[in-house]
Amino acid sequence: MTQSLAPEIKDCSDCPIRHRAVCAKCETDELALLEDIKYYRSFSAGQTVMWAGDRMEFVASVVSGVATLTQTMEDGRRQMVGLLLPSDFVGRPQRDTATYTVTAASDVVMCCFRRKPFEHMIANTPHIAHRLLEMTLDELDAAREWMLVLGRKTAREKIASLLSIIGRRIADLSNKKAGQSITFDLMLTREAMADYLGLTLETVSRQVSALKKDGVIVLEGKRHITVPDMRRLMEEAGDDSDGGLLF
Amino acid sequence: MTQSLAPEIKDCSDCPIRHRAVCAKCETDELALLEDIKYYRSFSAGQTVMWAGDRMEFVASVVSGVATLTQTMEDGRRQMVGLLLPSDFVGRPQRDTATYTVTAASDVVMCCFRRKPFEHMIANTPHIAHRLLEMTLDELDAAREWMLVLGRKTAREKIASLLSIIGRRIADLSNKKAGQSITFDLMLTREAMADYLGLTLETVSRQVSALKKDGVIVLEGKRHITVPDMRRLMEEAGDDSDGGLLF
DNA sequence: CGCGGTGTTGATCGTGCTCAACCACAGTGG
DNA sequence: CCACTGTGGTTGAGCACGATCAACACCGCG
Repeated sequence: MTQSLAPEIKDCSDCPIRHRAVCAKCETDELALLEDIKYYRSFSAGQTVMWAGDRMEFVASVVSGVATLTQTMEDGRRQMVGLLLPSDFVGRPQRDTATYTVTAASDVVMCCFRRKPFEHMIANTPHIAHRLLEMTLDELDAAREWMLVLGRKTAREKIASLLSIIGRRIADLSNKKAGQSITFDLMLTREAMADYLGLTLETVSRQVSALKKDGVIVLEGKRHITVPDMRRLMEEAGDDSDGGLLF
Repeated sequence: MTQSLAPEIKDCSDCPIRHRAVCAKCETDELALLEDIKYYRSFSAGQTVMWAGDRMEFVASVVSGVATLTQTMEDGRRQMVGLLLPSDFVGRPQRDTATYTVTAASDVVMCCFRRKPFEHMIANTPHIAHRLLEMTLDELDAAREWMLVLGRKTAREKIASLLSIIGRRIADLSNKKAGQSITFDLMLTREAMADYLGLTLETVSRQVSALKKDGVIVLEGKRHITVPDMRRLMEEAGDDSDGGLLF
């Protein structure tokens, strides 16, 4: 498990995820305590951050980049069970071996906390415990949303769902919650998308092409995607919840 | 939303789920506070406890029976996203409309807490907040486990997975963690099983029959199931994690 | 240049869906 | 008492969606 120190050590006060991560609700004195047990680590694209079954020495926040949680069966079938974007939390307090394999999908920087001291802080710092509960409940909702995608949607709807979810998260990370058109770089390979969606990579490729042909998305290169009309994409995803707050 | 009072009001001290529910870690004085905001409600099989989008007046613990969380698309496709057994928690604090529809799969008794006071207690009672975090993390793990089932397993493996999960939970609710054979009543219709597994009810019926024909399970009637060899069932489920602690 | 990683496209196959008939069983009312 | 009805479950025949197997395109890199 090769690793390297982050190129530039950052201070909490100018941390890009300061207001969305586990530490979001912390006061300055609580942040000071966190600073003592934290350290940054970078991982390059493709690198495994942690293997399922490994002893878990730290928990962490994703500072930049994208990481994935995956589960693998003996015969090699793989299912992604989590997509970790900046501010997301990695690892489970109170457990000392990792349940899932964590992989860097792009170059990733993580803000790691030594596990034992962090667990101690959870017990003594309600601001952290509450924020973690909030984030875990959000992840549970996301996982349940994903169960509908995996269990009941067609291949085309699955692709549209993935693009719509990523598009939405990217959009409100960059506070671009304006209505219409959104552009972003998909930071997943076709294979990773397939693992996320319970499809084969061939099917992913075909359906992405189909959505492009039908004008639902515009591709430049393989990964750079523009969604001209988010509403249209969400219809394709089967999420006709027009009542949705964003878009 | 018809309702009836539970036939016999119980006291926390002789509550069957006392040691596993949200209140598991509470001291006697904290329990006393909970008693003030709690009330029991019963629901009969098939009854809807709460509709997605409804205002959520309470959160609750399942005391007895089985309830389900489901999500439905406009065209009627349905996916179960949670199976709630005794001691499981229902509802999300800090949110005032329900995200999922909750249905009683069998006759159910719930211990309900008025939402506002309960939220207040979470903020002031670390024992409750921590237990809730723990339970939410467990549910998240279960949801992720289920994502593998939905995304990558065959119909036969899906059925075997469901039976093995229910079998395991029933077994350790009743402290029957003995090795070999397990018997239980499946409290789900074929349709509910299909909704859980992302299958059609016809496929469920066929695969259950197949598992019976192959001697993996023994059926008496439609719902009463005996698993002669749990290990065998788990192999069929593709969960060859022989290292499993139970069985 | 060849090579590996990533992605596209085509042909064929098979699992699980669809549509449909039928069965078992429990109420219910004439 | 038995016909009638509704609910839950089983079984069969045919089909379609996505998997599988395979060939090839593209691109950066040694």
